[in-house]
Amino acid sequence: MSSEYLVLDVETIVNDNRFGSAIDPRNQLALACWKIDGKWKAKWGSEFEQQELVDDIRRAKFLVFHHGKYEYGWLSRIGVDTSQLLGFDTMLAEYVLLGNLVSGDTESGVRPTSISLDACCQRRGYRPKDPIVDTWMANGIKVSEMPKKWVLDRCIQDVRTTEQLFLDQRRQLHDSNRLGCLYTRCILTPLLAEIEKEGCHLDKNRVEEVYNEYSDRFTSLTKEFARATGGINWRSSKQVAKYLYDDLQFEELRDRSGEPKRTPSGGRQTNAKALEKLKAITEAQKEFLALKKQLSKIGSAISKNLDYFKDVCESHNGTFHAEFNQSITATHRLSSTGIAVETATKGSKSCQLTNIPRNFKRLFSARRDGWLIGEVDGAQLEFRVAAFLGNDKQARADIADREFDAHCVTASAMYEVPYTELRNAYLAGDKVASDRRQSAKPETFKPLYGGSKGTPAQERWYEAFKRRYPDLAAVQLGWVYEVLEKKYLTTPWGMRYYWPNIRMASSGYVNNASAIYNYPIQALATAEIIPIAITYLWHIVRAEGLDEVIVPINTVHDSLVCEIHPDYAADFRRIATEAFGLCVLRYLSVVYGLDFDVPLGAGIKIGEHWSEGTEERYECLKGNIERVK
DNA sequence: TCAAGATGCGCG
DNA sequence: AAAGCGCGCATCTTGA
Repeated sequence: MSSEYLVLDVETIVNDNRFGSAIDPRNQLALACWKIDGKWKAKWGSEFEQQELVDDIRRAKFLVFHHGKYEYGWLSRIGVDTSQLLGFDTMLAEYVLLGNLVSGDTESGVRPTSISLDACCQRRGYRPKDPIVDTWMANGIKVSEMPKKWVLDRCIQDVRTTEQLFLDQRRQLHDSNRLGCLYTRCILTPLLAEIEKEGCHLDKNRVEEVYNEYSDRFTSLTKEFARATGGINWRSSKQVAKYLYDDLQFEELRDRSGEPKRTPSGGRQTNAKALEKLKAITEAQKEFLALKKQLSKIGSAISKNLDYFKDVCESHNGTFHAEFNQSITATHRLSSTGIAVETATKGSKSCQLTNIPRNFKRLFSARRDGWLIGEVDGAQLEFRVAAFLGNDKQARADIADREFDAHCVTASAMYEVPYTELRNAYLAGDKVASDRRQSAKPETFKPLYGGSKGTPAQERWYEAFKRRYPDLAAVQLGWVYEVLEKKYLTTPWGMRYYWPNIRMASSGYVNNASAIYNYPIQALATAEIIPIAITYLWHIVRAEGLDEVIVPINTVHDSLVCEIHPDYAADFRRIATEAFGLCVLRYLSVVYGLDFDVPLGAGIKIGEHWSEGTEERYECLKGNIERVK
């Protein structure tokens, strides 16, 4: 709430055909404009000529900027320790104020809300950006090719409107008890900027090996598929549907009323899940399903990852970069966008960091010779958060019971076998029990977020889930009633999520119910707790002077991945468990007033490649951290 | 030829 | 009548 802030905006010479992020060494800092103590300052110059800015930043209590990850990136390149800089990001403030409304609502046709500086200001009736400079920038004209005065005026104008916007947002967030949420978003930002700069590194030998294996497989599968089908394009859902349902005469899947299940716009389904359920009788039918399944898997692995990975290894020293988007998702977790690279033969390709196939994590190694990859993740995080939010006795008991096996509970309901019988058989290596547990896995958490329809076996489990966790079910239903009444939900930590078009049908069905069941749980787990945990981890590492030996390189919803010097693996374990346990509890208590009284767990893997090495599990309970065997 | 829409599939 | 949630990227289809 202090008035000792510094408002900052920078302009850059963009040489990456994108937005001039500090990640790309070809981009250059061109101009910084800032305001401190009511004084306006501007400095033309590169990252080596910004001493006055650095000095002023040191005097300020916090920074104000729009999309501060950009400025953090440049400040880091200037040489500033960005972990010591607190920011108020007006883009994130607008994001918090909008809650989930930022992404719009396709069902009711609500368009996404822009949170660009210009859009934020226009909504409030402030002066808009200069349209000419804006058009130039949007079309790749470099600021070094524009009249200096025009660029300067624009930069100063941005500082002015950013401050205006900040003051308005700060009041709104304060009055609605959401400053804490903004704080959580803002303290994560400099870490994200560091991760983006670091990049991810691939093991050339392993990539080559897997690439060759997949290519060979792909070549032979493509041939077989062409022979079997007479040459349809397996990637075309239209051609596949025609072949499946017209030529091979498969029966379409039907719902209970006998209507065929179709894609949203009425096409016949060809996705893996639907194909899995089709009943193949003839040899031709069986062969087609088997071929299509393998071809889709291999084909997508090649076109979405391996082509790109191979090029990264051959032409970019095995390192590639992606960005984190901090203001895209409805629940406020992160998303990621790959930075496209022109490959030698496959055109422009990119890879984001949150959906890398689990099988390919083993292709990632440390960029630094001889270093290790360490990963820490929040154990059963969403379920534990659900137990906390639902204050559910049974869920708490299940979490406390270290022998508890959720998937066996699912299988027990689906296959009508007593839990202990199934579990013992599974532990004894019984094939049937193991298969049942495996096939039950995807169903385990579906009812947590309102899943209710399916086969009789599935529906038996969904009902059993509701009976097993009645307190949670009641709390979730309470959320739905709250939204029906107020059109928005206020979470226990202050975040608000909005459903302006919620309605209840005469049947009692509520259109947004499953989203309402999900948001608080997904959000507390992956938009609050994990950001808090990884921010703490980063700060402890720096406070202990270990930032040269423990380097974050990725984060995926419930985890953080670091490169680690082999002598510091034990430090990583110690710091990670503390950050994911005690630090989170303390922060939730101090910033949000939440007494999070369900144990938090962390799983840690360290190895020469990502996701390799045996996992060590830790539990944090009542102020203690304990290693779990 | 291009952009937008549709579909499928990877992750947590 | 039916109904887990949240994303981004590659490819094909469609329509101008």
